[in-house]
Amino acid sequence: MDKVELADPAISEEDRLNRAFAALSDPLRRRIVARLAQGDATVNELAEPFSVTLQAVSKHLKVLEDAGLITRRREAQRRPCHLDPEALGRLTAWIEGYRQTVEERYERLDALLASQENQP
Amino acid sequence: MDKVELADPAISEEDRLNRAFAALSDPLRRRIVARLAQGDATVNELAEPFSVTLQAVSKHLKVLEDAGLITRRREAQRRPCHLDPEALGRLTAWIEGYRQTVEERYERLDALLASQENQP
DNA sequence: GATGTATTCAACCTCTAGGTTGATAAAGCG
DNA sequence: CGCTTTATCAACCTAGAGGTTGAATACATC
Repeated sequence: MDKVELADPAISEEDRLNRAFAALSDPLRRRIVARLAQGDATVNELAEPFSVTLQAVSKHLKVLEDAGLITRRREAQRRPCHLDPEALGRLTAWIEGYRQTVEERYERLDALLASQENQP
Repeated sequence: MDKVELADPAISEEDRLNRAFAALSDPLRRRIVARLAQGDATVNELAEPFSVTLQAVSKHLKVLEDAGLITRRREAQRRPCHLDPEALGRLTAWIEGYRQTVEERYERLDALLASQENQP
């Protein structure tokens, strides 16, 4: 049987959300995400615009990777990073689910108020 | 001149994102958000399902409030919490901006590859 | 095989997040 | 007014985040 390389099943959906939201709570990591949206980049390229050490950026990338937001391939000595849009999609799905629930409650409330105006 | 009660302008958009994503990175706070999507609730009501102290929940609510995700009104001794769907919307807007950038890059790449197949 | 380049590992430091307990504040109620 | 309910404040503890420096690994090149 092959070794499973994809998404560790021992990591729950809850953990994935924990890590992904935590990953995006750091401004440097958000800037990294913004950069990666433009296209893949190596650790050095990602570190260049910032005034922190390469090691710090390397740690940030590990956080993003553990959160499932980025993947990395090997290319000689380089480890180019790739932003996974599906992971971002899962986050918006979580948020939007609740946002829409609230919006729908508002609509139902509006409808109720409107119907009561007709029969005072 | 009236005292400004709404969104402290000293808090940058960056800070707002920091706090909002950090707020959602905690599983208990996400469950609180899920509960509030169903309707407003007091601190006691929110704390009831969980095995932590009331004080802990009170702290969590402060985090959510400082992140702008919830607002609170006064009702006798109670402080009912209200989930702000617009705050959630700002988060999805941030995420979706980058997710769509990536998706569009894919589409352009697909188009390029398709056009190259026609002229080998 | 020695050297250079890209990245990570390891040890360490400091600050904060999330939890606890105990005391305090504010508003209704007998 | 004293008592109860609801919620917060204050002090404390522990684990982890995010940063640093210095050493180690992995591949490419000379």
